[in-house]
Amino acid sequence: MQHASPRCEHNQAGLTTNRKLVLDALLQADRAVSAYDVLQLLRGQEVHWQPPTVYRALAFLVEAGMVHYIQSIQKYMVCHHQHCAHVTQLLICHRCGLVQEVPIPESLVEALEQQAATHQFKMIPQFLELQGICAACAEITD
Amino acid sequence: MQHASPRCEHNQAGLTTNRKLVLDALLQADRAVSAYDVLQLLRGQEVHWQPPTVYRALAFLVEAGMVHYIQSIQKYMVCHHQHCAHVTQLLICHRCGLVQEVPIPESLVEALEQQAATHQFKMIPQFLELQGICAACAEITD
DNA sequence: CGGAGGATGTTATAACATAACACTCTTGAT
DNA sequence: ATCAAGAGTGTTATGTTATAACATCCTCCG
Repeated sequence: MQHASPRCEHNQAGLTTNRKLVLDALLQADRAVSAYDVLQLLRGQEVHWQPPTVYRALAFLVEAGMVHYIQSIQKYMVCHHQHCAHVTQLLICHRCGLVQEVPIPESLVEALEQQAATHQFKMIPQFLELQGICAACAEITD
Repeated sequence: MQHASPRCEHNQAGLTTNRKLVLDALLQADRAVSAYDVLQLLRGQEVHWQPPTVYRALAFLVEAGMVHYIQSIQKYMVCHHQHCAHVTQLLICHRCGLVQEVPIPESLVEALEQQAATHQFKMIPQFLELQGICAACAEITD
């Protein structure tokens, strides 16, 4: 229900066979996919898993910072970046589902935190999930 | 799956009995609640509804700007404010579930939009859902 | 050896949401 | 008056996302 530490540690410790399979599936997909999408991808290959097996592997990968859980669309995606700071930004295309992970200026983060602080609210490090239209979809004018 | 127009129009047109019941339930709850919470609240009173009835009413109220759907926690909440502009902010307490709806400075919105635009991404008007700890929970030091 | 801890397998179920179809009710044009 | 169109609702079934609970296995280390 919550983001893991948004630091991308990318250490290989604890990367078991199951977890590696899930990570590979996410790398192959190269887009945000649901846990059940992962399950289907892997069942198409070799495994005979039940949902908890996928969810456990995903939980580990998210915790380890290798995978992001995108709350607003309930999908999972590999972390492609090293620049992951305190807060980063996910640009989610409302049309095609593409998710771009991009850096966010520290000044903007501070502005958000200050804004929240004026309401006595302390932000947790997180991804800023923004809905919109990506460049490719903006060109389609239908 | 998506925010409705975030303008709070608050017109009463089309506010049927069912929709009014749902709105009243949300007003009574005075916090973010799930669709099934609403269903239970109303079943406790008088109605014998199935889930689609609640979801339809909620869809109408969200579309009309009277209710917000909070994607990141999949809950619904009445709109308490008139200040709803292009983009507003929801401060979601990770501990107690309190959701504060607060205005967001236009300059910050513009900064976000410009930041997104550098990635050829066009933001859709939306609520900024920020996770954190509210004032009351921050005082609890357990 | 043996047990402690981590990982996995397995079953069942919880929680959130919608498709599809039938029925009703109002309203307005003929 | 009637009937067709559209909006709203009732109802059944199902789709989608996620986890509780418990059994088993496996490895490592004392």
